[in-house]
Amino acid sequence: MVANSDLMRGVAEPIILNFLNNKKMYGYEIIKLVNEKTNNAFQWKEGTLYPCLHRLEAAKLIESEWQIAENNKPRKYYTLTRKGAAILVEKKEEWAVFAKSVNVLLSATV
Amino acid sequence: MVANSDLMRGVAEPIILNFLNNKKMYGYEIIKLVNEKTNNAFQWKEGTLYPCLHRLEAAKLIESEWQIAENNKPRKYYTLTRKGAAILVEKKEEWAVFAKSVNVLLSATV
DNA sequence: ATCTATACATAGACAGGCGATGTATAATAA
DNA sequence: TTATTATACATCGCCTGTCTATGTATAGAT
Repeated sequence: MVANSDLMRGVAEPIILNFLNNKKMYGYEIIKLVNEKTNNAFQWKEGTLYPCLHRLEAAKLIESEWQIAENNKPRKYYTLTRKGAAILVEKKEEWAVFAKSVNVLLSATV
Repeated sequence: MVANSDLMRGVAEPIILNFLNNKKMYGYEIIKLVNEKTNNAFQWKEGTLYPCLHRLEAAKLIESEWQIAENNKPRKYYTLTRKGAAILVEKKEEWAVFAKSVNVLLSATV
């Protein structure tokens, strides 16, 4: 698992936006899915996700709507806004450039 | 260029350690080399590098030694310690796992 | 009756990057 | 001559996102 929380900075937002680009999701679901899809390399908790969701909503990149689920529990479902979709494209490109740069700098020969 | 400084967190240290794993270098040289090798995707400044070097030295991952260069300017040359070399291996593996996870999470299908 | 899972929320601690600023010298340009 | 740029070190303080801990509430399982 990735113990270094510094690395996590800056990637939570694009990851969430990318999830919501595919389908409407609620917070708890996102946490579980992130952890599952990384085989627990990432171990997100509420303290990581919820503030991030609120930031994204304040920035109008996502929107929320309460719904009562089949299990009778209230869930806040999030969807991507048009602005969010545009930012997602930028963030993905930014990540690609960033990751490529780090890979170059961490390669054997300098 | 990578505008998001949050992404930079956590990668400065392994990058520096990796540089010093290949040869003895001084701070100003590292800044120039990082910017050059990323085609200015990274634009490190003194405020990024020097505190980081001091942290690494305090943690005994690197060591320093003053020298007078050919241009008559004093330079502080850094070298990797054995401990630093061991941490570098860990950090590189950590980056690999991290980058792979992000790539999975940013892929089209969720 | 207790524990676990679901599902939301937030406060405060912590730490690293970055802009700004500072010192000092050498070389170059106006 | 003077001004600027490049080299080379250093640090202060702001900002911001992550994480631990804590809280509320409900449903289902033990």
